[in-house]
Amino acid sequence: MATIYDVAKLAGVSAKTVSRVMNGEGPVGAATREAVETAMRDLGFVRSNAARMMRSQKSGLVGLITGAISAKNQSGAKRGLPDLFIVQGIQTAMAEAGFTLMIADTTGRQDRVPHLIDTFLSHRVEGLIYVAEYHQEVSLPPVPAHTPMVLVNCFDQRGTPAILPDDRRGQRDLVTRLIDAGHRRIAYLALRTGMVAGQLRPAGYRDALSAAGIAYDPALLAHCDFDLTDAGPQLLWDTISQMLTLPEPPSVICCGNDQMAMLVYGILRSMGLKVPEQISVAGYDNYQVIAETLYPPLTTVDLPYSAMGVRAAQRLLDMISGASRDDRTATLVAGAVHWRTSATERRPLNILQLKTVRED
Amino acid sequence: MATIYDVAKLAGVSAKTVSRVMNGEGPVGAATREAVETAMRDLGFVRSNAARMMRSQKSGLVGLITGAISAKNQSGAKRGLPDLFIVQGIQTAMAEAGFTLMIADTTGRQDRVPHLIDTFLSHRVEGLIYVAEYHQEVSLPPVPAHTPMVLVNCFDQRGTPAILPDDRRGQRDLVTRLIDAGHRRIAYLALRTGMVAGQLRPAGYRDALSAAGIAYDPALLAHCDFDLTDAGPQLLWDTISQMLTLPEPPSVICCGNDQMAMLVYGILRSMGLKVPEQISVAGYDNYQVIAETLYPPLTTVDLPYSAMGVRAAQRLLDMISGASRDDRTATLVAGAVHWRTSATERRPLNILQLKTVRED
DNA sequence: TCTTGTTATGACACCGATGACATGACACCG
DNA sequence: CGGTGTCATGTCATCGGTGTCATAACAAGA
Repeated sequence: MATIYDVAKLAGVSAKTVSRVMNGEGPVGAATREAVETAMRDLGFVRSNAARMMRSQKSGLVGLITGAISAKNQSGAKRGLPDLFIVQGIQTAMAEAGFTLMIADTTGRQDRVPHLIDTFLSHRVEGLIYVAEYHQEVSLPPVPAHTPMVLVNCFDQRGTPAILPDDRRGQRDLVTRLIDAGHRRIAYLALRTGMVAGQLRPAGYRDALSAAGIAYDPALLAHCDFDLTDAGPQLLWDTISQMLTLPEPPSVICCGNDQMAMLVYGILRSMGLKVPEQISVAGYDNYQVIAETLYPPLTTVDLPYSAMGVRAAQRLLDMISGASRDDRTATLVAGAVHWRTSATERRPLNILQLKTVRED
Repeated sequence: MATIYDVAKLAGVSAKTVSRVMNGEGPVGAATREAVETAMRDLGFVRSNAARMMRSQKSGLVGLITGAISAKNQSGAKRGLPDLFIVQGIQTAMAEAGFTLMIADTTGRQDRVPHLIDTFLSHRVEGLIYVAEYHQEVSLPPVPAHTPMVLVNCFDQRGTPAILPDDRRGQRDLVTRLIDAGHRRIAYLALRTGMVAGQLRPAGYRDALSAAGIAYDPALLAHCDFDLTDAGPQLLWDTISQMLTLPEPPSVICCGNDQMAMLVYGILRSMGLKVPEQISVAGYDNYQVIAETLYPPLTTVDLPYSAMGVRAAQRLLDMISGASRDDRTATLVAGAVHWRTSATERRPLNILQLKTVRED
């Protein structure tokens, strides 16, 4: 591969002048510039980043570590990859800033993280980003103090800068919207409590209820391990059928996420209930493949992964440029409610009707 | 950041000896090795890949270009990201081989590809991989002849080595399986003909029919632009209802992909038909979030993205090592049929029953 | 005892760019 | 006309490893 010396010789100038042309630095005569550019083109010259980097100490690289790509191999296998929208957001913002992204995947093995970090450091990345596949707490090996790092979709005890989805606010907004639409008996099938979202979203649900002066009824809140391979659907079925036989059954079922909502659609229909005529359903995540393709389309809340990615990139770039070296805070990113036809605008169903339906 | 000279000084040896210890090359005394390793640890030394690379001309990097990550912003927005399993497969195989992956996304703009290739070349990647978001023909700018390149999920006119899903065979296997299960009237709602999969899969469908001696009935094959934002569902509804009113209606509907199948579930149920008791449904892709979460779980065919990724990586590695420089062939990767409960084992429905249902 | 071979280590140039500094040619100013 | 500033370009050292070759110490074989 051609070097600047080859170019210099062909153009009849010194290597330094070639360097100047490449970087548009210092004054260069028009004729000289022309000659150099022609020579570069003729030789198919591509600058060696390695050499440039050695001298300038700037790699233009950012390292991204994630378990997101390989996560499907983990337990709870049935995942899609919407979390990769985070990666997309980061990639887009970094490309704009002129950085190149190196991506490594843990292949599901957390113990590989130190090795991945070392690999990145050996490439002299200017910053690191760690992306988790779902909102969670993590514990990462320490990185050199002068290497900026941002966590996305996760947080740690050391207070490493983090970008997180505002699950509590999102669920509150959705439930508030449902209340505005006339719903009063709102059921919530939450994710299991072990998950951060399984804690924050129910909290947002209760926030909304209490803001509207609606009493919280524990009978309408359940945590469901819906993604167990076999037991999941049955568990959901039982929970739902229990709620529907309450003296005052819900007019809408909020689900822990869109995937659960998809299952709930099938279950409700098997029970002979029409969505949304007889009962409304709402999800969480705005996982488009599901939310927009379900029939009827699903009312849900954005899990703003792409925006989180962009934020993460911006924050890391700030840290790299030295603008905010030691800000130890977490950034919450809220997502908007997407109102679709799976939820009715007014309370659709009185109790007697429901009972009739269930007595079939 | 510490250099080998710092390590050498601290350990009381020469830089070259440090280099030897790092690379496990040449004979080094046990005591010396010990001293060097201690010094490296004490200094938190991380080798600079840039420097190593300059001398050795080996970057250990592979560049991956894809439109897959950003594809959701394109027309037909409602996509998931299962194509990223290709990236996962590549990443896994490359990591095993000791290569680091640099990933760049076209951000939906094909005209950025040359620039991305240049960036990669400036990092002296040892090979390039281009991943398309769905099976298609592409036309890429030329790369230097000595840089190996592999296409995944796409092919070009120049005969660049490609890894492709065997759509024809997959569909044939699925339909054959349906025939074995007793189905004779098999409808096929194909993707639009503009897509490669919209051509190959129907061909596989017809292969299976003719192999079984079943006459091909054009009334049972339709191409559907199901992912049009609004018109899509209506189009599907009309097509399905037309097929169901045929003198001999289908006992199973094969869909162009799983996402279409999800829509079809909703439509059939709105028509008052039970899946699979009254009509069977099959998909394509084995898009797990959909196929396993739908109720009942969807019979479908694997789109073997992960395996294709692994294959692509292996093939590129072969080319890099010089094992197969000028093999210009495409590799087809077939996926297995996943039989789930959305399809019955025996023909479930006689024509009269169906007519009754439709007369409601 | 003198080769010859093996092991352990060092000296030094070099990979390809760029930073610091130098130089030569003009132009402009007083 | 000498001094000063600007433009255009070149020289050379340097970044941090590694390839090549040299060297020293010592053991084994002739």
